[in-house]
Amino acid sequence: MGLAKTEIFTLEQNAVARFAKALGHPARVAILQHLFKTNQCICGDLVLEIGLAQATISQHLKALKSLSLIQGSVEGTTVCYCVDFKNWAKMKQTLSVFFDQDLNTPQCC
Amino acid sequence: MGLAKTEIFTLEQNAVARFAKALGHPARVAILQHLFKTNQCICGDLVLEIGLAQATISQHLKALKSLSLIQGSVEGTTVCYCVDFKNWAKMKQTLSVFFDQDLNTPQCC
DNA sequence: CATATTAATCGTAATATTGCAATTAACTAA
DNA sequence: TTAGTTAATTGCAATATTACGATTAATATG
Repeated sequence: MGLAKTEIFTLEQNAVARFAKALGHPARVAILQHLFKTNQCICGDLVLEIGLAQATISQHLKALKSLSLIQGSVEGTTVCYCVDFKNWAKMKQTLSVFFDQDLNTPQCC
Repeated sequence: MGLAKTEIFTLEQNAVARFAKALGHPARVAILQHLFKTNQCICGDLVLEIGLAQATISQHLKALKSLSLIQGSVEGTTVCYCVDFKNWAKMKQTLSVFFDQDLNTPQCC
């Protein structure tokens, strides 16, 4: 099917999965890392930096934007991208809560 | 293509993406959460708990096992699954390092 | 205006993912 | 041995993802 049955999972499970999926491609990880380093940059910089076609980078940017992990503001013919720290923090929080559920689980097997 | 060009990314970027991808489906998140709650369980429990077909659960278990996030030990006709805390910790560490790269980035745009 | 630049979108191809029914393999119990 | 149980695997269909060339839309510059 290729389609996840989201309706049988909790909101938390879906949220964790949605955020994790956004980080599930090295190009999107690289985009975020570059934004951390440079604070902001235009799309063309990412194309040069990462080495994928412009259309491909644009597609990855769209994926990150759709989760509001980044935001882009048009400035003339360029678009300036930067991390949306409000939602970035929300993502870290969501994943942290999930990660910390392991706390009282003893080793086994 | 459907195939990520892993060779143009750093080891860290690929590692982050690989781990994140494993958490990128709510069924796998649910499996891990159930293992945290119960410490260990057999495959059939997960099928009942989650409500996907046995073949589908088995497939998700395989994905988690391939990253060593869980391990399964055969016990008679059943297979007992539990979290592999060594690699689970490694995953948390890898993602933490990535997350903390935001530290000195000022807000912009 | 015409031209150049930038980035989004479209179209397409290749591959991956998700899901399930059916089958198989391994073991248990009668 | 035979029948039953459990979980992995196989085969298949539907959808998603990744990647890129080509085009388009928007803006800037001559």
